[in-house]
Amino acid sequence: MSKAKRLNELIMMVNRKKRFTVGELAQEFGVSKRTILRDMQELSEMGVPLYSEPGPHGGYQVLNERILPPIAFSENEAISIFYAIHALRHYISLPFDTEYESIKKKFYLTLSGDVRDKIDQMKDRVDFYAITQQEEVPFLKQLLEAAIEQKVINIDYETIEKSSNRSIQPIGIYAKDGKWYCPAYCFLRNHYRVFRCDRIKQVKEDEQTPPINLSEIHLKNRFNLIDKNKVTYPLHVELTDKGIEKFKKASYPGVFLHVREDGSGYLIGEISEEDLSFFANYFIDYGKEALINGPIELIDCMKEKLHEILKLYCH
Amino acid sequence: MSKAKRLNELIMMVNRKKRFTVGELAQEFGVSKRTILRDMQELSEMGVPLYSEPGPHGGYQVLNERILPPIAFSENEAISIFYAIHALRHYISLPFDTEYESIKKKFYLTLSGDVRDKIDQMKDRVDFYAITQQEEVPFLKQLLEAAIEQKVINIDYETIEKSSNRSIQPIGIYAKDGKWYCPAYCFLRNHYRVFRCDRIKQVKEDEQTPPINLSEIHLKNRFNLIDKNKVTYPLHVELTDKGIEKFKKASYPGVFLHVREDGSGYLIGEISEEDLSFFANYFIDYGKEALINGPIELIDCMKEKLHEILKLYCH
DNA sequence: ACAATGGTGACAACGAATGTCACTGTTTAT
DNA sequence: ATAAACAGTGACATTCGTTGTCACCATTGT
Repeated sequence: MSKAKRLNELIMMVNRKKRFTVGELAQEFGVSKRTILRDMQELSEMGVPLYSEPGPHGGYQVLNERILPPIAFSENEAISIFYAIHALRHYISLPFDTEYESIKKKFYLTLSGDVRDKIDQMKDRVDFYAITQQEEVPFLKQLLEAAIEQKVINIDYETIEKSSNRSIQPIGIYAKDGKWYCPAYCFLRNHYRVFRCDRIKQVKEDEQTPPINLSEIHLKNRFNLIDKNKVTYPLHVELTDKGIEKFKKASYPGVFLHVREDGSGYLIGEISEEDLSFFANYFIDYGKEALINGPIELIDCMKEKLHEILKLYCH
Repeated sequence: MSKAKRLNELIMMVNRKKRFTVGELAQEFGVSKRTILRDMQELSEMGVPLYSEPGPHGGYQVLNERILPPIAFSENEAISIFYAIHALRHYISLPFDTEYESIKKKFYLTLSGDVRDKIDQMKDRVDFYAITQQEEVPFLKQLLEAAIEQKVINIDYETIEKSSNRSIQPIGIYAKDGKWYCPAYCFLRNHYRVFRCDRIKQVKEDEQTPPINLSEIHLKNRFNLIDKNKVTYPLHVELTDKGIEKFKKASYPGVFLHVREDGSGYLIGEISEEDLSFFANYFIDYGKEALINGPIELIDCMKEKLHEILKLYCH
């Protein structure tokens, strides 16, 4: 095995083991201890954060920030990655440590001049409009960590009306419409709730409350659970062809679209009592493109809203 | 200079030059031609797409798909990139060639077992909700290319009502609300227009129409230009505190928010005649949180829409 | 035909990588 | 205190990979 290959495999081996002795590696790779020692020195110079201690129970250790064996990309791949990162620039806060700018620089530096030009030109020619985030959200990383490790955390939560302190067990985090949200099990209400991350003002570990088993629940299937024990109404809405297109832009869990052959269609689904107001606003936006057949509660809610607005302009 | 270093520099040199002879490189690197020849063979094996021809005016060439010198990332960086790519998965169509899946695999393979687990767990715990794209958009790449190289292209454009054929010169492309759009100068209307990319059914190069000079116009500053020569109305809308928060989620060019000390605020701006209908719908959605003071045309448009909907439910 | 280019094989010379060995130094268990 | 387990260094011979030289072939354009 060539030296270069051995070094690459050493990086991986070392990352996997985290703790090892020179003798071990020498045997595994079939080389002398002296060689491994020399390799360790090279890895250190390459940036792998190695640490060693003599004595029995001593040996080598890798510290947190591991370095991966180098990966070769094609130019197209580099451009694609560059733009994937570029597309995230509207997010001020992300749940990762890394400065994306530094990654972009890494790519930028290895690209040849003409490709840099290409990227520079593309910069102002492609965009992914997302809603721009207004403020920094400080606890994303902790929330994500708690979701992954299924820990219970204690948060200070501040809405416009009031502040509260509660223990929650996060299911995950997601970004939508320029805001980060955190669905979680709330030990104060003993139910699932969605929290707005920017309203979380402090995060502490809660070691007293034992976590409940949510390992099978994640962002994709959480709706099945949350919707239990709620009053729901059967929804039936007729849509024109334009209405269908509008619906396709934003779908909702529990609401399903059926398209007829003539181009029209209808929505069937279940909506909960607390969502009535939301759906009323939502279908007002459709104008003539949607006709609600039921529930009557939704129609009433909508009429009320319409009259309310009209009153504003008819003095 | 060590062999490894020379190979890396060769990759870059070769990408920069695109065309070169063995003798040239031998001189530049101060090694024999034989060595360079052996290096070229190695580069080929590494995946650099080299092509050579004997004879005068012959020499080496690099083909399109260039390979970059390997880059070493830290584990955190790899995770961050992995998720930047993951965040784009809602887009079925992207203007890049590369299969993002294959890049993800590249990273995934170099990561050690425990980090893979971490990523697997994160997969269902972080999400960037964007509106899911419904259909494939076939011409994104051509449109972007035309925007970068400022070429005039001829398109078949199909709206719901009618089909047309026209020549346009794209300014760029952007994704918004799950659709791709292409602002461009339209030679049929002799003005700037925004086209929906999924309605573009064919793209051909138009070599007869000479391109106009749009090099200084791109996605960020195009509004200055497009709004010229249009009938506009001065907009004035009062907002409650909730209204302000709603507006922050989506801002519009030409509409500016002012916040008062007491928490209320107002919008000032210019809106064009053709956008009246859009803004009417938009402010209906605000309900009581917005009060339009002007223009009167917008209020009328809004009233009309409201009555229209109410009529649907009052038989 | 000749010059300019890539391409191959053989071999000697050089230099990098490796193994061996002798030695140093630290920590821990007995 | 001693021994065992570990890292670490320097010197040297050995091995293996890299390089340069040279001879020679193949292709192409002038």
